[in-house]
Amino acid sequence: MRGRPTIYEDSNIIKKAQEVFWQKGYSATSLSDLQKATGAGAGSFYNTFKGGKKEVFKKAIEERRLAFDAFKNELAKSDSPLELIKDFFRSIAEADTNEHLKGCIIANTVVEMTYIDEDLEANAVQILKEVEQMFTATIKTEQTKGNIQSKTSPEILGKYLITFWCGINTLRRMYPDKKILKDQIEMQLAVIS
Amino acid sequence: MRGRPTIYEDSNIIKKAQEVFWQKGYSATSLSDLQKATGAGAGSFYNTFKGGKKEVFKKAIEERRLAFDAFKNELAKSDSPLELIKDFFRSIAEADTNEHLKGCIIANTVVEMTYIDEDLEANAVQILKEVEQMFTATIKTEQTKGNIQSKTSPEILGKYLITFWCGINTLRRMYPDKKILKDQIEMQLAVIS
DNA sequence: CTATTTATGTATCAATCATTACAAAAATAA
DNA sequence: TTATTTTTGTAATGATTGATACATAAATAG
Repeated sequence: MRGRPTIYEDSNIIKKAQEVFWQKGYSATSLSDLQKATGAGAGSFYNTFKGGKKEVFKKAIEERRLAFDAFKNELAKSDSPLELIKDFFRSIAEADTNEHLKGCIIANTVVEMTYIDEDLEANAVQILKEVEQMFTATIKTEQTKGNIQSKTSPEILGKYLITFWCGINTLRRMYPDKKILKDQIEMQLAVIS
Repeated sequence: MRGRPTIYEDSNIIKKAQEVFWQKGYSATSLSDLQKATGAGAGSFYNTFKGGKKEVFKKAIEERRLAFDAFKNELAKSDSPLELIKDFFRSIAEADTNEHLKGCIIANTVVEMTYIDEDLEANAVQILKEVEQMFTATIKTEQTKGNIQSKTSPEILGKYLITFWCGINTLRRMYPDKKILKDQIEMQLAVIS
């Protein structure tokens, strides 16, 4: 292959940019912020990502979708998928303060991008719906197996969990406190049993 | 009183500005947006609000706190305060699409302003905590009166309601749909009974 | 009337915004 | 070697940002 060698790998730029977007959101993150965080100058940046800021944001979001897909694969292999989901919620309490304050980049994006960017908004909403769908499907199966006593429909319980996910996205900023969050999570998970 | 008469009333500027902030958030709202929405030019704007954009945003938030205080007064006078709170949640489902997409300006601010403006962030968090406290106090009283069967502590149930409030702030953007939201709200309120 | 006061509208400010232009650097192919 | 290709760093772009300067308008006080 010809040409000057790349020193700023695409995946690395996205990773570094993701952290900034995650903390500051889309609008408040400037190109200057991204250049500082990634080390790449405007030349490299726009040479790599013709779509500029928005393309990098999309890729950062896409990276999160992959993490979700990985979890969904774990879930498919698991013989106690409900416990896996519950442990996923329980693990929130164990996060450090920065993670609490950052919250979920997808849920943040839904809140931020309404009336700002229809495209980014719809994409984030879609991802949350897929997570919800994963919850719903798991609950449906477990109900059939008799592993859940609740007679509430899996659709409503699935929405209950995604609502909880979005709710705790704010609660953990109000109380970035392990003990408080732990108790709260256990109480809410008890509804699915 | 001497001087040219005011044609852009403070309260009216704040009201118009609030709608823009509510839809677009703080960062994405420009002075140009505010001038278009309020009709006031830069002269009037900065003559009235020396603190500029941030001062107007603070006042817009403060206006919401007053709305909350009014509700709290209603609650104090009510002889079925728990029903009043539940009806408040139920009324969310009746809102129009624009209201769904706007969500709660306080919850939105908590999500947006983390790592952006410590001052605005802390202020919004404080308001949510006051709402939570109102939930908690009401639940405590109603539990003592025997109007709530649940033995879960009022602190946890109060946090459950504020978490629900923040969660539905996102859910209503995913599903700005009366029927879906209504079912979801009823299911979640059933926990407090 | 004149002086004073306050609000308004417009022009302008420096700073920052996202993006582009372009020459130099650094590799490979021939 | 030389030509070609790609990345990089820097300078510059025009647009927009939040905010200020200032002359004028429009009222009241004396």
